[in-house]
Amino acid sequence: MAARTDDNGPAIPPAIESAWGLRERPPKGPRPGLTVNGIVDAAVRVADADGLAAVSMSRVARELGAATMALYRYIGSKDELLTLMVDAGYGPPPGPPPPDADWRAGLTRWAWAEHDVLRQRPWLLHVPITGPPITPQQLGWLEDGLRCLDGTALAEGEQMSALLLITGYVRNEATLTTQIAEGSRAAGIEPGEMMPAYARTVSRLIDPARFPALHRVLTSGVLNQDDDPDEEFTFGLDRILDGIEALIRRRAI
Amino acid sequence: MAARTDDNGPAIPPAIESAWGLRERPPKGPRPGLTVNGIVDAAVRVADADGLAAVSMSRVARELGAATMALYRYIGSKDELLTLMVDAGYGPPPGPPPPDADWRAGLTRWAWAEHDVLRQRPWLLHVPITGPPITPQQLGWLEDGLRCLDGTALAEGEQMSALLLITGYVRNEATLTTQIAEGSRAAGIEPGEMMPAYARTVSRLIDPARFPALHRVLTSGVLNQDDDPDEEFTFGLDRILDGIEALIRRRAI
DNA sequence: CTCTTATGCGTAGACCATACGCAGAACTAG
DNA sequence: CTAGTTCTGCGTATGGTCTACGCATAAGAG
Repeated sequence: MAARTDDNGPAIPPAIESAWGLRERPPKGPRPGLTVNGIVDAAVRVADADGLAAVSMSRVARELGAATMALYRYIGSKDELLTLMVDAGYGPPPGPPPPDADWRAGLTRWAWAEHDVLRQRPWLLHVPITGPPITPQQLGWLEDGLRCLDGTALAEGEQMSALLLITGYVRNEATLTTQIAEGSRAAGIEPGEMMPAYARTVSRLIDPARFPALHRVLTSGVLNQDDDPDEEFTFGLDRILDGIEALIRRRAI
Repeated sequence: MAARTDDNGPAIPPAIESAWGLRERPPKGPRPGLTVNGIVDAAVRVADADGLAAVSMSRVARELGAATMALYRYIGSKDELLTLMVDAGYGPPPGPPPPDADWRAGLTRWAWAEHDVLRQRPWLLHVPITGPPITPQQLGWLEDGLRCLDGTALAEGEQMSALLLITGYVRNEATLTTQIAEGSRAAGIEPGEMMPAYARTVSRLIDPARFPALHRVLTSGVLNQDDDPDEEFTFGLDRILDGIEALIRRRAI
């Protein structure tokens, strides 16, 4: 009954199968007191409240009024729980693009949707990703992204690469932004003071002769003014979309 | 003697100061038997050999023939050790761009240099990043990247954003590539069989009516043929550089 | 020689994930 | 109704983690 590889493909962890609704309850035995969904929801609640580091098996079990080891009847390992937490944490995909939107508007909406999720649940960024997406919502997000590029001249592989590019950017940007927020909270500094403090620290460490370009940036003061983070996000996103647009134009010829 | 905030700026952990060569040995007391560098090198050796998960304080101490707690005389916490490991793991920056290279050639070289480092030391991707770079080599990499954009029409903030964009892409791409490698090793599958197996699994899970775009990509077979990962990398990098180029052209007017 | 300081590190505490096994619940076959 | 089967809940225990604390000792200063 362990990880078995049947003809159709490699093994899928039981808890993931149950996320797809592929598992029916066996007829015998006592009625389960918990559900995979209930466990995942409790874990998400803990992460929302106290961060990913607070998510331990015992803490989740306490949240449910169950014993720690009871969870292992439903979930193979903590890693599996984390995978399902990501799926639940992302939530339902943003939906297909409106019919009148071109690919660029569609992908902008798609990117902002992920952006909003990551701003709401920064702990999603701390979950170590262990493989390509196989959970329902994750594949739903991918589906909605692919639909945006459906009519374009890009080949299938190029469409995947483009989405990977965008999602990578969104995650990267969110990581940096939340790091500033978390770092300032940890250091007891107001968020607006974080970048200036960082600039001062770096100024003190570097020798202007060995780091001329960095010194130039520091003295320019761009790090001191805190810009609107949404503008910052838009900037990078537009760069990437410009790059994809250039490719689409070339392919369309 | 705890984290102190003097006039110049916020506190820097002692071990980081010693990485900048800012700490001289106090005249009294027994001669230290270890060095920060020695500890960091040992930790890097462990990570190179057995991955980041194998890096525990006790394992590093064993590597040095010292007791676990001896390390804490040199390093404030494991997080600090990880920060220094990243610095050492990246190694010296690629150097300033050749004088005859334009910005695009320079940044391409810069991106490939990081790409090569991450391919060599995949564990760097698993270190949770906790803040902006303050270690010597990290700032050296930033410096070399900024020099590539020195003559362009971009403002300082835009130069930083552009580098962030590129480094984020490089890390993202390396993460995906190494995940395939690590995942296939963990599942006991040959690396070339990983993506086909993934495609088969997803095909089995999704309903073509609910996931038409995804189904279209799966049946197209792009996931089955394993392309040259270097080509894949070049593709995305060129998209980003195209986007930056579009901006530079607009600014230059 | 004494005082001061820093080092090496043993001990112990507070966590963590999880392997294992047993008591009992709920169903099926007879 | 009974016996057998199967699954759940979960207590116990193992081996791992980081690190706070305190003590003996080494080395230089005066």
